[in-house]
Amino acid sequence: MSSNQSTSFPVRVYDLVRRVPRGRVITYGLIARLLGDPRKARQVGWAMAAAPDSVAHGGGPPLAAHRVINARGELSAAAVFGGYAVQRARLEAEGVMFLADGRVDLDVYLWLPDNEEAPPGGGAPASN
DNA sequence: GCCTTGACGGCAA
DNA sequence: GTTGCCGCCAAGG
Repeated sequence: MSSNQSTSFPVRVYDLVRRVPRGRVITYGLIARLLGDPRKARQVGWAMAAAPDSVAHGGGPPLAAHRVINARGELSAAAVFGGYAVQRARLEAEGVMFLADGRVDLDVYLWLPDNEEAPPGGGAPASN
């Protein structure tokens, strides 16, 4: 079911992002890689662009697009969530601590299919 | 049908 | 560590 090839690519992306718990982040390239096509990293971002924020692609739960960042740990473009501060505020609200560089420590907050649990030592109230 | 743009990634200078 | 360039795939003009 997870590897539903019949499902469209954008839908697979949403499904994967939906699995990311609060206080955790994921990269575009990682999503593409998990889908089996690491070269489609760009397409991942594109699929997210089609998702307003609360995805209405089937009546599922709202999509946490702000948890998706690039491989460098930097947030997305400035004109997406209304500004860098907006996306950062959302992540901070989930318990994500930012580095002095303004980036996210992927070594700590990067979500992986295996590490479904094991929340980072911080204070991220796991509730998703 | 061709060219440009784009929530990206990796490597080279 | 920073900046630049190329590659890749898809949509829009």
